[in-house]
Amino acid sequence: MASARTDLYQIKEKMYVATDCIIFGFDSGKLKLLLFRRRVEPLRGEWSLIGSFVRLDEDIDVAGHRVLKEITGLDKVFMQQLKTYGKKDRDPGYRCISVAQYALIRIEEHDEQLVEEHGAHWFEIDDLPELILDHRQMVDDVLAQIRQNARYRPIGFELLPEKFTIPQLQLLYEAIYQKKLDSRNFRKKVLSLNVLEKLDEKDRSGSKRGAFLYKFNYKNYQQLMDSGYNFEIV
Amino acid sequence: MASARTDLYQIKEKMYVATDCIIFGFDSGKLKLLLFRRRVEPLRGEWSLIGSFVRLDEDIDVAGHRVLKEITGLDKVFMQQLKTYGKKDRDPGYRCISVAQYALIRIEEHDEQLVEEHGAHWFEIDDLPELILDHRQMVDDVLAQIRQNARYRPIGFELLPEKFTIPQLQLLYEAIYQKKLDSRNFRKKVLSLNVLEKLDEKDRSGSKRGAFLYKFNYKNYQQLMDSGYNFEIV
DNA sequence: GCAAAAGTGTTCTACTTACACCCATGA
DNA sequence: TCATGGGTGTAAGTAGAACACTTTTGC
Repeated sequence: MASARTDLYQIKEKMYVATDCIIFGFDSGKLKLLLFRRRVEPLRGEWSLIGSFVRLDEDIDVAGHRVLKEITGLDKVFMQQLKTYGKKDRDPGYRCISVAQYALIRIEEHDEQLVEEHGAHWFEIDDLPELILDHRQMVDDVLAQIRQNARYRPIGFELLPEKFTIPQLQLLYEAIYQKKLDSRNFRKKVLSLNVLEKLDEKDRSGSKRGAFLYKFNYKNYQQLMDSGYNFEIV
Repeated sequence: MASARTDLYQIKEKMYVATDCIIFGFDSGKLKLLLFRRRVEPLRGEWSLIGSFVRLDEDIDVAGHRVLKEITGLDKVFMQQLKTYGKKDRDPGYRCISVAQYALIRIEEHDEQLVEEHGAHWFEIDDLPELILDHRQMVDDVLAQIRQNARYRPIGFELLPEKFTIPQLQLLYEAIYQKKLDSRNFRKKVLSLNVLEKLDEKDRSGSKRGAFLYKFNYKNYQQLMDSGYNFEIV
């Protein structure tokens, strides 16, 4: 008995491990994803998430950051593991599992030229092209997870510039949840959390009157979380 | 430029992919984990989660179910992916990533003899031995995730017998959240969700008077979820 | 008759929701 | 002066939290 089991456990077979990055940006009131045309066979030329094989001497999350840096020029972005896709026949040809990770970037900070060089484009989330393999599934899964998480974690702030206005923040949440929010209630709610710092500057790009800029206060947020508070925005 | 990137992307190196199963049970009012003494070198004899290499012709989730079946004799258990652990040096000797999955089983249904044969034991979650590698991290992560998820998904029911009483359900939630709940409020809340079906039988194992048994109604639960309701128990 | 767990309702509070008008500014 | 988006307060409704006693039954 035990030896049968031990045998089974000892079947060691190696496989390829890839990571696919689901890169989010927020621009002109729209939530967007960065996709590119695959450069290698098979399926060359098809739209795809941006991925890479994970190297033997590389942590998986490091691989994700490497990909991100190569494509966007950005370091130190917010990135989180979504899920690992490991159906045996998900990739035609050879066995390859993929650890999907998602990144939230400040779209105005990325290197547009680099993105172009790689044949990558931003797509609005409700207008995506067909994607290869199980990438569409990954996108559906990440949207579900973000909608779930954004309620309780302030991940939205990662997508905005360092300084942002309340109307911008509201637009972002509206884009994530795909519904209109009441501006009075929204403002009341986010301000009551005490994680926003009002600045003396205004942003006048959205209106003549201008809206006050705010910064996210990570320290207060950490305190709020440590206190066990059930942060909920939407 | 582009060719440099293409080169980098094409570095294909294979690695071992394992899965570790975090197996939960609920017994005598305590939340428990199934651990076993590792049978292979290195670290033979140390306490460990139960895992296996994923085979080339096997889906990752199938590998998890295989492990579970081998150890507990159970099929068709609730199992969900937690996270993939992929630090390059997490496993001494060779590069091996691990996809952690957690399972919730009805402890009274498992095959005790099989468990014993494999040198496995149930431990209360607040009294775990030292674990190998990053398994302690996995356990901490899974507890955080379960506490998060159990608020909105009825995963608790997977740990109870098919027929259970409200006091049993409450004990389970108290074990998950490690705090006392008010029985009047708890009962009111779970019954108001309309996902429990009251049976005509009583369970008298817990008291002389006996408590009515209930069944979980998956259909109503599905409806509740589809309606977008924000299920929250604790 | 008593010990031990099951079962039940009400009040208070806090949060969410709904809702409409004035303000500041540039053109 | 007017068009545009920014900013504000209040009242009603709803859900959560706090709280203590009665019921059933085996021993």
